[in-house]
Amino acid sequence: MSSDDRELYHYRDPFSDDDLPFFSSIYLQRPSLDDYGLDPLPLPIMNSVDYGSSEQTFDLSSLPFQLLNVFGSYEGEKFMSDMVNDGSKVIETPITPISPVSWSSKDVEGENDLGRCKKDHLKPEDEVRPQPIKGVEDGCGVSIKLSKPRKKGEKRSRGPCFAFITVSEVDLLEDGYRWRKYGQKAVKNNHYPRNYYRCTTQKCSVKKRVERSFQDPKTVITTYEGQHTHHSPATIRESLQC
DNA sequence: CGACTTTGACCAGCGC
DNA sequence: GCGCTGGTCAAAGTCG
Repeated sequence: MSSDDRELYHYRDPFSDDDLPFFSSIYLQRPSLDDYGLDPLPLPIMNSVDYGSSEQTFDLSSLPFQLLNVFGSYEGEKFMSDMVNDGSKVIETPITPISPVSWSSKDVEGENDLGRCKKDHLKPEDEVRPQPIKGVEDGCGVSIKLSKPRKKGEKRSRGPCFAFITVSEVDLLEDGYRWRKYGQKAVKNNHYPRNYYRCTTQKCSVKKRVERSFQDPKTVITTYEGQHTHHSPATIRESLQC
C-alpha cells in the first residue's frame, strides 16, 4: 500500500485530538483493497451490526472510530463487510465459500493477514467486484443484516462475533468499555501472543481477543464476541457532560 | 484494599 | 487414543 493510500485511509487527522476522543495515533485502513482490484473510495460510516433473527444489534457507533472492514460470523457462518461506498450504494462482500464451522480462533489462526485470507477464499473472478448481499442503507450510515439459519450438524457457535483490523501502536484499543484481561496465549504461526479480555461490567459476557499480525506488526486484529448488555461507560460520561 | 495483570494449569475440540 | 492447539480458570503478584 502506498503512502498516499495510507493517507487516504487515515481516520481524520491522526495528529489532532479534535475528532479522536480516545486516541490520536491510530488510523484505519483497508488492508487488502488493492487485492480485489478495487479503487479507493470515500469512507462509509457503519452504525451497527444487526444480528437479524435475534433482533440484537452491536452498536458500532459506540466505537470511537470508523470501521472500514468488518469480518464476522453469525450462527457459524462468516460474513465480511468490505464497505464500498460510491456515494449512493454500499456493497457488502460475503466471504466465500461460507464455512460450516464457527468463526472462532481457528478461523483467525494463520490468517493474521486477513487480506490474504480473503484472497485465498475468493476465486479470481470474484475479486474483480464484490457480489452484493443483503445490505441496508439508512441515510446516515450502514447496518449489516444477518439472518442465517444454522445448518444441521453444524458446530455450535459461541454467538455472533466480528473482527476488524486497525493499525495501531497499542494492542488494546480504547473503545469506551472497560476490559479485564483474563488470558494470554501464544498462537501458532505468530510469535505475538493473543490476549483475551472480558467486559468488566457484571452480567455482561462480551469478550474480545486482540492479536497483532505476525506479518505486519503494526496491524492489530480485534475480535469481539457477544453483545454488551449495557451502554458504554464513555457514552454515559459524555451524556452526563451535555 | 480493590482492581487489574500475569502465567501456569487444565480442559475441550479436532485431526491423525 | 494421542497429541496439538486454542480458550478459560484461578492463584499469585502488581499497582494506585
